[in-house]
Amino acid sequence: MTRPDLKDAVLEAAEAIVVEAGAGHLTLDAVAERAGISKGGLMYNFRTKEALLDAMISRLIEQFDELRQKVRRKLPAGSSALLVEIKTLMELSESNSRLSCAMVAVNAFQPGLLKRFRDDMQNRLLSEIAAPGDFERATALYFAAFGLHVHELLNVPILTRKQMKSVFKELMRMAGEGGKRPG
Amino acid sequence: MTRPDLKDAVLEAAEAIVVEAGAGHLTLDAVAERAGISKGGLMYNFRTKEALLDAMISRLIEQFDELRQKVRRKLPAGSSALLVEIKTLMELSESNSRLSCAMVAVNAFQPGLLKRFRDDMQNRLLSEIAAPGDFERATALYFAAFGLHVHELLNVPILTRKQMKSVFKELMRMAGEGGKRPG
DNA sequence: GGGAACAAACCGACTGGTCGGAACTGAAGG
DNA sequence: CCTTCAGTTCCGACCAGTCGGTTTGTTCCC
Repeated sequence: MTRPDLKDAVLEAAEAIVVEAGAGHLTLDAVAERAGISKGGLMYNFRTKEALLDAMISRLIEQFDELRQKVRRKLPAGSSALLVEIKTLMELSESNSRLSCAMVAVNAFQPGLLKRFRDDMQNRLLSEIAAPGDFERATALYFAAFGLHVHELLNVPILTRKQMKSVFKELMRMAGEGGKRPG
Repeated sequence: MTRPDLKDAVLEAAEAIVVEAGAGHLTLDAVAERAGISKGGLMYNFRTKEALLDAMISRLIEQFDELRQKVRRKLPAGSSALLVEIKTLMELSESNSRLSCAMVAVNAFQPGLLKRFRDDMQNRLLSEIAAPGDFERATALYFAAFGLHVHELLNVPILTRKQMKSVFKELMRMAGEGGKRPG
């Protein structure tokens, strides 16, 4: 068997390159060097660049799911899916995770591979987060959290960590008011 | 002088490539072919790839500014900067403009070049949009519009055009309530 | 004829990917 | 216990093609 950590180490190396140099510089040679293995070793574990990109999205989806479940357990039972999603994005932003850069890397080289991720996102939004009677408001708040999270991918954030946190908290407050509409 | 339209044609070609194939496939050869000129001609107008990327951001900033001014004139006098910004992002999303893909292209190859764009964005947010007493709420709404707009850059939108429009309108409604806080 | 505007061939570095083999493992067989 | 052998994991040289960029025309206009 492959060293179990090796694939993860490779994926982390790939993420580091994207964050530090930009997705355009994500090359197999660079990944191999950064991960401390040879090109042959890299190609053995990921037969093509597409396979590497695909693994990056899988990692993104999986880790995101794990984090969401952890958040769900921490919040009071019965919390809305919207609240869970906002807090998950907040925690992801606060941890110095480079996870989300997989999105921009894959989008740069094989946009089609993002389909899985998109479908996942769309499905959750439409079937869990945006309640029929409150579609616009919930979707707006969801995208606010999304926008806050991804704007960091444009290297060097516009907001400080402190500001981001307080905006996220305001979002959660607004999400808490859901459903209490006049009428 | 260079044909005045040529530079614009080249920039549009670059945007088209980014949208259709991903930023990773934005190469000088591809741009030249798509723009219908030779590589020599391209290099005459943009001495390096960095110069091309830089021009893409300039174009983004300029056109964005123009649109914002047009929106400002259309809205009732005294409309908040937040409202103007949201509507500008909405119109940009509705026009089938590929403008914003400059952001992801530059981020892929020369992230440092995004500084100008970021500073611009940060400055406007902090000095015009987010009023001191309403920082969190205004910032949240701003990022909601931003998130809605950029999520399309991840190819194939999660929302339909119609859904996007109604969410944008809800955002504008929420922005209109600014300042009317209890107390 | 001389510069502006572009074309086209060309260059070395780098790209994704292949290939033969080295180093190690564990099971089989004597 | 030693040998053999197949399988796994990884190495590094190599290949053909592509990359950003340079050089050398060519055309057109003053």
